[in-house]
Amino acid sequence: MAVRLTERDTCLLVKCALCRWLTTDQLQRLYFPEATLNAVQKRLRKLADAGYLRSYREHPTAESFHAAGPKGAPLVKEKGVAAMAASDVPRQAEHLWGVNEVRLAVELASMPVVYFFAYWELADLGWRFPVIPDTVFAVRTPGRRTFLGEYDRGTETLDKLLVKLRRYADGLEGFPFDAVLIVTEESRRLDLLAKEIRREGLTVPVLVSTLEAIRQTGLFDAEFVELPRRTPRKIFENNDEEAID
DNA sequence: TAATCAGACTCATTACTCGC
DNA sequence: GCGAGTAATGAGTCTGATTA
Repeated sequence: MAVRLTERDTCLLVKCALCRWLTTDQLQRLYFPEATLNAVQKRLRKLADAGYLRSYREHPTAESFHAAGPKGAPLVKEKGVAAMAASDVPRQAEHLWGVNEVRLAVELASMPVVYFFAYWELADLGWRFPVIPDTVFAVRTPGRRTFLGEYDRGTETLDKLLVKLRRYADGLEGFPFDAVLIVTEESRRLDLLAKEIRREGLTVPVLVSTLEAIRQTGLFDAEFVELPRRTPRKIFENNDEEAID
């Protein structure tokens, strides 16, 4: 059966191309906030059957991931977006999911987004620094605030994260930023991180929160912990620095 | 048992055709 | 050009199948 593409379908395909893989739940929050999960699944199934989407499930009770399909890519191109080549199955699915969760948290917040890029987009944008953050984004508050984002599943060694933080502390020449935001799946790493940051004397502002906290209250209302002092604060609280414009 | 998806069914909306 | 009728499709609910 032919599918009549709606404006929402096109936006959805563009977003899938940008994000590589998005889950049914993520697409529901973005494009079907009023619809039931069943209705969302049905629409996505239809788009997949018609070749506009590609869907992948790890096992029958797992949530589906969706990427732009063969018929979706040309439509995405028409919109001026370079279609990101998604692999046959989502690689590092949990990490990809987490990075896209941060993207949704930023984009669904009420604050105007200047830009948001995930690590897979940065190379094409001429990112020239030896360290590649999971996300880079800027919002207008009304001054521009720029953040580097790391999604920490706790599966990577602390050393790897610290290497990145050291590089951020050294500064990215010509790319000033306000803080490094670390979003973790669990808060257990806080103690270790705080200890290491204090031991190394890193001066880069580091704010840590959990994915659950962000999903509950939204990114900019969520409680973060500023390391190494472990001071609780929201992103735009207690920030004495002038916004970069 | 719980989570997810597929299929059947129904209703609403939109696009198209045709007669006036 | 306009309105009525019809077909196609979107969107919703409900139920069942599947499997970790």
